[in-house]
Parts: sequence; C-alpha cells; structure tokens
Amino acid sequence: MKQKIEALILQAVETLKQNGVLAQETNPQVIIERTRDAQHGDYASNLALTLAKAAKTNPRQLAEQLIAALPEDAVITKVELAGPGFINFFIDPYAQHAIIETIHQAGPAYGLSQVGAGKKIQVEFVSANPTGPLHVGHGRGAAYGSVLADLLQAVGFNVHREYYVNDAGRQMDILATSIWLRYLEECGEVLPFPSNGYRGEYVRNIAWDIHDKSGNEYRRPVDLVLEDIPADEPQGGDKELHIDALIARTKTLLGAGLYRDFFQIGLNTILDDIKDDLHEFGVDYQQWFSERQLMDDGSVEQALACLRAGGHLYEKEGATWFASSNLGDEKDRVVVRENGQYTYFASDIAYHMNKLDRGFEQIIDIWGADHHGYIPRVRAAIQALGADESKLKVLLVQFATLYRGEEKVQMSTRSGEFVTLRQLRNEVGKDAARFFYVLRRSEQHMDFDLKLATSKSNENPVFYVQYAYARVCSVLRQLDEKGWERNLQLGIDNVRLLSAEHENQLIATIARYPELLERAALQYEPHQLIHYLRELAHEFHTYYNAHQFLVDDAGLRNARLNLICAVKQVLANGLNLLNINTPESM
RNA sequence: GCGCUUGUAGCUCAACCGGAUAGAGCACCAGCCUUCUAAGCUGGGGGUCGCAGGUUCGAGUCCUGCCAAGCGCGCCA
Repeated sequence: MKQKIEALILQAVETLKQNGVLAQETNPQVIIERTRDAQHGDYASNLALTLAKAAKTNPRQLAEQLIAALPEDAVITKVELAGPGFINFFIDPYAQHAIIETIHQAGPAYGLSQVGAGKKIQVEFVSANPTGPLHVGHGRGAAYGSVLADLLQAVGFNVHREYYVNDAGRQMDILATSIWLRYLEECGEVLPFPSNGYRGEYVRNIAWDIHDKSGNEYRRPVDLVLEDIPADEPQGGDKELHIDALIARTKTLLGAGLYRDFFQIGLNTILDDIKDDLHEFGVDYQQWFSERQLMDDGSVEQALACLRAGGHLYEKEGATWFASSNLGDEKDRVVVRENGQYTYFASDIAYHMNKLDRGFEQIIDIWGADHHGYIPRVRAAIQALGADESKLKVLLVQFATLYRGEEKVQMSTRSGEFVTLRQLRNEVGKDAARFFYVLRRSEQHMDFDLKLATSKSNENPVFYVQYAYARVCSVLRQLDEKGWERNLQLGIDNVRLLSAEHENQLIATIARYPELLERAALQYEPHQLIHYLRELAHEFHTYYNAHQFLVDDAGLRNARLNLICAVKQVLANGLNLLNINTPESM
C-alpha cells in the first residue's frame, strides 16, 4: 500500500515538473507514514513540507497542487490537505480485507521477507567467561541476542549465532586453582581459601565430583601448597600476588599434564552447564568459538604479524604495543605483556580477523554496556587489519539492576552472591523471563524486579498476549462443541461483513505486521515486536468484548472466525519468533 | 578530570528518517460477568519530555552548554 501511494505521488511530482511548478532536477525522497490518528486518514505524506522551500512556495499551496495532480485510484477514497501541509490519504476500508486470506495462505511464513537478501551476518552474544553459571545479567544479553538473530533471519539474512568462549587467560587459571583447593578440602585437607578465588557453591560441587571420580589422584600435601606463598589480603598482603602464587604452585605440584586435565574438567563442566542453561532458555548457537584455539593454532601470532607488517606495533618497556591511538582510540594498548603472554585484547584482535576472514558482510557484537570503552580499540584493530570497520556493529546491553521488591540485590560472581539465570527460569519460567528482558530497549537501564517477574498474576504482561491466543483457541473449541465447522471460503466470500470499527482496526494491525518485523530487525530493536504484540492482543481483547463471534449467521460467523484465526496466526508467528509458548488454554 | 550511555505521568517504559492534540502498563477512582475464559473490557484523573539556549515551516527526537544517574578510563577479562 505504501509503495502504491508512493508511486501515485511520484506521478504527481512528474506532472508538476512538466507544469514548471517544480524544478526538473527535483528528485524527492517520498516518505509515506502510517498515521497515528485516524482523523488523519490511513497514510500521510509530508512531501509538500519538505519541498516547499526549494519550490519557493508555501507548503499548503504546494500540497494543493500535488493533490490536484494526483491520479485517481480506486483504493483511495479521499485525499485531504491538513495541518501545515500534510497530505492525508484515506483508504477504502475493504481494500485491506484481503490480508486475511493472505495470512491464511502464508501461515507461519506470514511476515517473513527477503530484505536481508541472504547477506551473511554474524551475531555474537553472551560470551560470558566460563568461570561460573550464567546470572540474570547475562540473561538479558541472551534474550536480546537470540531474538535479534531470529528477527534478522526472519527478514532474510543468513544468520550465524556464535558464543566466544574465553577459555584462556588468568581468570580461568583462578577458576582451576579454586576448584583444586576445594578438591583438597574434599580430600580432607584443611587450608585457607584465597579471598580472590571463586567462592561459589558450584566450585565445591565440581571439586566434589572430581574427587568422587578420581579419588586422590590430584591430591598434594597442604604444606607444600602453602609454602612461601605471599600473604592474602585479609592477612595484610596483596590478594593478586597471593592468587597468582597459588596458581603457579598448583601448576608446579600437578605438573603440566595433570594441571591441564584438571583445568579441562572444570572448564567442560561449567561450559556444559552454560550450554544446557541457554538451550533451556531457548538460545542456541551455530558455533562455540574457543579463544584458546586462537592461541594454539597460531591465529594470534598471525594477527599480530599482520599488524606489525602494517607498522602498527612497537616495543616499549618490555611489552608490545598496538598504536591504536592513531586510529581513534584514546591511548595505545598492550598486546604482548612484559612476561611474554598475550593480553585478552590480542586474542580478540585475532578473533575479529577470523570473523572477517570467514566472509561475514556484517559482524554484530553484543556486549554488556560496561565494555563500551573497548569499542574504539576493536574498531582500530579492524582498520589496522585493512578491513572496513563499518562491517562491525557493536550493540550494548545495559545490565539490569536487580530488585527484590524495594531491596536492591547485590551481585558478584566472585563472591558467589548472585541470582543465576537458571534460578530465574525456575522461578518465573522461560516465557516470562524472555518477555521481560526483551520488553525494554537494550540501551535502556532496566530495573528488574524479581518479585514482579515471579508473580504469576496479571501484572505479568506475557500472560496478556498469551491469553489472547488462548482465547481464540477457546472460541474454536466452543465452535466445535456447538457442532459447527469453520468454513474458510464462506468467510472469505463474506469478508465485507467485517465493517465494524474494531474489525477495521484489527485488520489494519495484522496487515502491518510484516513492516513491523522489518523495522524491528533493521533497527536491532526486538522490543518493537513485543510492543506490537501487546497492541494486537489489546485490540483483540477489545473486539472480543464488543462482538460475539459464534453468531447464527454462517456468513458473518465465518468471516469473523477467519479474522480471529488470522489474529491467532500473527500472535503465533510473533511469539514463536520470541521463542515464547503459545498455550491453547490458560 | 576525560569518555560512553541514560534522563518522558506517582512507578516501569514507548514514541516509526524531525511531523499534527507526547502514548501504554502498573498504581488510583468509577462502571461491565443468566451471552465465545473477568489473566478481559469501558470511562476518568494524572506531563515544565532534566534545565537553558540554538537550528527550522515544525524539536521529546538534531546541535551547544549546564545538572543528575549508571558505566568505563589496567601489561584484568
């Protein structure tokens, strides 16, 4: 419909060019908007307002001339000049009725499109360190990323979902050491636990499990473990020096081989838990990409060689630096430490080079907002690698501040005091959790009230949408009980009986679903889909209260059934995209 | 101090490339169940769009300054 009106307006513009009203070189971008107010018709164009200046005339006069030059069209019942120079189009209310039949034919495919044109696009999200279970902060990134990926796929992109596993680096060593110390306790040793270690209950569980399976294989005498280790913070020492010494001691006492085994068991256990957790949350990936693999297969070395060849690296104070400040970063960054180890940033450069090499036309990184300072250096790296930095899009997800009623919930992975995603799912269920997370724009700070989300009452908006779906199902059950059958063709033949205001409104809303999907996807804003579904559900509930569907007149009955079945289909398509269930009864 | 993000109704949030009288939900008030599920519907009150300038036919939206909140500013990840 938009295209149709656009074409008509362009014809009018051509006519005015010939009349000399508009300059020959006028090549306007015609914007047709759906109106927000029914008084303004169905569609509106602001073309006269934007062209008035160039045409050296006032907008209302130009709009009048445009309207006069507009070709006749059966679908358009009225064209009005309004306000400062808007052109409002009123559409024949029956013109949109055909969408009901379209929806019945397309079914689950209704709303899908090909604007993405099969473009290869990668979405990397969550990518939490495998040092513990996912918490509710990760949940938002998981819900946002997965819905965004599904949206992009729905509009025709070739989407690759990926999780970057930070399975190398110091944090992982701290984890392995933490598990080992708990394991020693399991063996019967008594020793202090480092203040900087991972204290969560899951660490004990892994240790318990290893002890159960391997007995005392990894056991070493506690006095050897603690010998000459610098004091921990509570004892007046430095917690970083303390933990680093413990890591080194763990490696020495176990030896490289056993340490590696032990490390791997810890990593696998936690990663399996994360995979399982996300899967149950409705989040699945095409690939789990290992950071350590980049280290092991020489990718990091190769990436740094590439930067070096481009003259972007230099040595200073024993470390190797990337001159990112030449490329928009606020300062240069270390890539190889004084001790010869790569920084996290070094492997991330290699990772992004790898992404580019895999031929993605667009790379979307979804990060927690606390990583925003990291963006300029990654962009700098991509430029230094000789790639087009506009291929990278970084989307930030603000962490949710967690409340339990009025009380703010403090979270820290290290101390083990946090609410896990799994706990949240167990309390509120997958549907409500996903719905809640996607409800708000991702850059928006968000207060997540556990008390509210866990309430199984009508305060929870997910039920409202699901209830609309269940209500349609219920009507169909009633139909069956009355011994009637739905007749699609009879309904189509009588579609013009759908003339009530509620019906026209509902038809207009389901008709714009494809546009909505496209916009939500291209703007990376899944919350638009949620808001749309709430609106659709609301219009359905209103319709339900205002009109009886199961009337004696078979023509009207089937016309209405076709409409509510089309609503049901759109609700299902939207909820499926969100990976939220569609209950047949509630 | 510098940088990024945010600031809209009592609370939580929307507002499509700048567009017409800024909208929902919750909460509050008043109504609607002998009729397809009341987890629903109808109506009502409630606003200095953080503040001040600027850009223009038009600004919640763009620009500048200020105020406030969150985050960041490691040879951590």
